[in-house]
Amino acid sequence: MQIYDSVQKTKLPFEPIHKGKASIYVCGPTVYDDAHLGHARSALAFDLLTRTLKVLGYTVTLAKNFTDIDDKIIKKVQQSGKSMEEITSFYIARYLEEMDALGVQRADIEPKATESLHAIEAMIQTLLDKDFAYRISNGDVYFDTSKDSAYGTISHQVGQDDENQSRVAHTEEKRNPKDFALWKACKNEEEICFETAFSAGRPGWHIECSAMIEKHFSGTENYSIDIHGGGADLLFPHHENEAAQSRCATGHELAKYWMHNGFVQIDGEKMSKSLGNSFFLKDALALYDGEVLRYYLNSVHYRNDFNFSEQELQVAKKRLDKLYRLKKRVSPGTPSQVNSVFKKALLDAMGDDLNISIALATIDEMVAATNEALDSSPQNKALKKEALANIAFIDALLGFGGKEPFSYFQIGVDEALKMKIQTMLNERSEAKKAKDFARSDAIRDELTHLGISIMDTAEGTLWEKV
RNA sequence: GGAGCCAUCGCCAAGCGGUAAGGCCGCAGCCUGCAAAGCUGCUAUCCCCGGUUCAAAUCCGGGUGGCUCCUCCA
Repeated sequence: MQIYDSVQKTKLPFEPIHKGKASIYVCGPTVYDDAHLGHARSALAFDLLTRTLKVLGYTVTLAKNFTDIDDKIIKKVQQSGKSMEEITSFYIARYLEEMDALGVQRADIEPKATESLHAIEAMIQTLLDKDFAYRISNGDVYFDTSKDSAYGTISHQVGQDDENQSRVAHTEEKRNPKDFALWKACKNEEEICFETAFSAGRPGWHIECSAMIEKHFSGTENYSIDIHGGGADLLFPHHENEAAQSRCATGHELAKYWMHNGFVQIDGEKMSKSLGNSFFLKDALALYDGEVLRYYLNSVHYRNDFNFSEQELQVAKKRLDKLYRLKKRVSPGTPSQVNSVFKKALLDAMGDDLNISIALATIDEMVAATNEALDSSPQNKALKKEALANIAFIDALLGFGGKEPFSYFQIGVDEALKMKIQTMLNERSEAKKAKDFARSDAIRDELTHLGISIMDTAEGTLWEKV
């Protein structure tokens, strides 16, 4: 397995700190609002990573956090009159539901900031004791970036702050412009406040990830975990700061490999709430099947930016349809062995920093080759069984193609319509038998208007929802 | 102002020094009562200008264009 490490900016062979195991921590969402397609893409990218590692034989432990203490959540509490818990539990449940619809496997550990306060407090205390952090007059605790000689080595954004150009707001008592809050003391009007030895308040943004990782992973003398992942926007300052805290608190590096996914863009611009161009996952799922969205959002390499377009989504659906048509053609049956050449090609592709384009091309070629072979020997049972095994393998590795193929093409068609379609098909078949082609074609046109496309085969007429 | 990423067929997209994968669209065929589906065949020298090399889309230098980070952000 080769992984592109964003710190070293090169592909590296994956050599886990514990043989045969992979520990992964991915930055999850701040739960104050619905997830958008960008959250989906990140979740999907790391889902591909964990699935690939699992198929390659690694025992994977994946942690993905929920940030449930945050300024934006507090703001929402104040505006809505609801409790923080009500708000965060609502969005966490919604997030998980939507990710399920996309076929994202659940993380093994889903830590929350509110459940990690002891670990957070302990780490801040350690940093204070070791003199890597300082407390200012209002009770805030800051990390002193000047004490960490390795600060900047993660994001390579060491650059000495040009006072005039930096967009970072300078707090009077901060010793260095890049110092960041580990702990924010509560100013009286705030509702949430946790007692600690240094002050009553709440954690800064970066500390929770570091603390959770220490809490849940054993690590080694060199690293806490194997892979740390997240969106490209988190590289600086979030991951730089996480790395600094952990390094100074534990005496070793946080992660051996750092992976960052590219953005989902709309019209060539990053999708973000501040730009107001967000496409919420719930809206997308109302329009498109989760599996199609999954295929689409994963169809471009995770490190590239992804420009969302409905036309391309339709192209993705067509490609997925072809796989399911093959599955329909070889069903029902019991899968035999995955074709070894096919299996190797897929694993080689995904093992190369998740080269999904090669993987999808490999699948397209397998589908075409199988269809061709089936054209010349339609009754070849062994071929069909192998195809079923191949498709099951695709499902395990990439997370699509797992549905029953006839139902895949009937998503969104209710029972009444199914009955009607069957009646029309029966009538058409009678008309065809009687060589009344005008009538049979008229029925086909009617079905087309209903959004149903039909195909005559040796086994009878099949239909699909377009 | 600082730090990066990217630029390949009409569209999406691989390629990581050895002579351009795959998908969509289009065209021509096979199949079909006609279609649909499926299959076959056809369609690019890689933003521009220099350089390195026997050999470059791939490396180096300079342009041009787009995006991102330095503020919450997947």
